[in-house]
Amino acid sequence: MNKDRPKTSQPTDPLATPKATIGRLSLYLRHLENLFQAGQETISSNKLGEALDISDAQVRKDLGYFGPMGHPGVGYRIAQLREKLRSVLGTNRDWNVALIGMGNLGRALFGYGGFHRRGFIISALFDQDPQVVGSVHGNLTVHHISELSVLTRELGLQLAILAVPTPAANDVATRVQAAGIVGVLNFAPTRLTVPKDLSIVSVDLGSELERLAFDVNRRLIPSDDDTQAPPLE
Amino acid sequence: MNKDRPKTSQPTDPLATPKATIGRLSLYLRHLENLFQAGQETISSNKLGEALDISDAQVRKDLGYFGPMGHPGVGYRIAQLREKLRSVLGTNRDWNVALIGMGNLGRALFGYGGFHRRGFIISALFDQDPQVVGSVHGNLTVHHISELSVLTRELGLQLAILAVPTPAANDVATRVQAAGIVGVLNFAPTRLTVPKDLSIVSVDLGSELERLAFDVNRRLIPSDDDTQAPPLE
DNA sequence: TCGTGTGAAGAATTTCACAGCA
DNA sequence: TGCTGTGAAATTCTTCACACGA
Repeated sequence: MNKDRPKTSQPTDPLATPKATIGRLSLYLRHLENLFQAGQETISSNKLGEALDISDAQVRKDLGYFGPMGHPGVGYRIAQLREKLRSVLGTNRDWNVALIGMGNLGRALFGYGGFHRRGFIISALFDQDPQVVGSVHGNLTVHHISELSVLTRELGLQLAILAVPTPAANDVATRVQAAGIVGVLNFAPTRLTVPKDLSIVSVDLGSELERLAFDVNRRLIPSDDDTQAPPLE
Repeated sequence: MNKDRPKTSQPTDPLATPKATIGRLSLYLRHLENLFQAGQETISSNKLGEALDISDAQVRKDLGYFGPMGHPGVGYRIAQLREKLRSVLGTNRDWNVALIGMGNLGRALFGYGGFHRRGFIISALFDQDPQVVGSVHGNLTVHHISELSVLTRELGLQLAILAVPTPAANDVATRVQAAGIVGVLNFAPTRLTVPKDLSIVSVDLGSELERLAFDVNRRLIPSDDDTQAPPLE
């Protein structure tokens, strides 16, 4: 699909934004928020890239996907660019988020301030376990998962954070989708195979540590073969 | 650097493994562990890819970087491939991990079983706050950060999980590096700029939610311009 | 026949380099 | 002069397609 699109040089087509770029938009925004707080007015692609370890050309390409944002000879106006990125990423408004699974990870995520700060409001808590249902965290009470549909409608829940045990993840994802939630942040180390339209982003903390271990191994052990890693105990 | 390497077709050069491949190795291993538990003996690149939503050619390319692992007409021997990937990723042995920062996130990560299961043993806890130092979690007592060097040596700590407030992250990373720890999993939403050799993997939970919001936005709002997102409320 | 390993083609992403605006 | 926007080149990653081993 997407044959030869004529080079009608639309300011740009957000639908064509490379996946790799999307991952960097958050980084740009994160840094811009800092600069904005600090009262700085403009920044060049060069400086912005320097702070994030990204080339200046890359920064310009990335930002260019959303129309001409920069001002030649000046750089990017921070307030304006921040607004644009917030709108692109959807953080210019609040999202109502369901947190599902109140085990260790779930409770921690509830306490983690980073979500709220970026416009993701945890508005309802759910768990499968009758022992846990009814317990109170902050100003919220844990509901049983069977109430998901009703509360999704009532509270206008749009996203869900899945912090449930791996074997339950797929089932819960299906319920979530059926309830009308449109996106899921999944912490279970398994691939979710869900009926239809549901945006999924998965975070596997174990995998991240493995990536780190791989990196360390490669850096510290310049062995060039398939031998075991040295003891190192 | 790395000019034109002659095509001496070494079985493969682990140093040349594409970054993208590395991210998939954990996925392969994760699925192989399941199959291994289930007692399955072999699997084809086709089946393995199907389970993970990766093309069969991609699977073969990825696995090929570590020498010929497959058996034509048979597939990959699960036990053998699992062993190889564990060795490549460094999970064929245990790692001693320091958990630094015992706030909400830190406490949760401590309770999260996924690390231990994959060979990452949390062996020491640290915090900056004197109020927190001395408190006990499981069979571990929280130490003050100033004891990092000593304990790193004593306990053979190799990796650290950073769950500290953003403003402290860089300072802590520097201490970690000075103590002799070689890799860090960073949860603070900031880029760590550390003196020298230290492997860093960062996870920004807020960014992941932003990625999700972007995805939902794009899927649900086929608007083609820079207009505000609709209310949707 | 089934299924790997792998050059070669193709697609995606990044870097280069420079015209042009403020 | 400073700095963006952007084609074109370079690089990296993925898919294709097929020879060959079990």
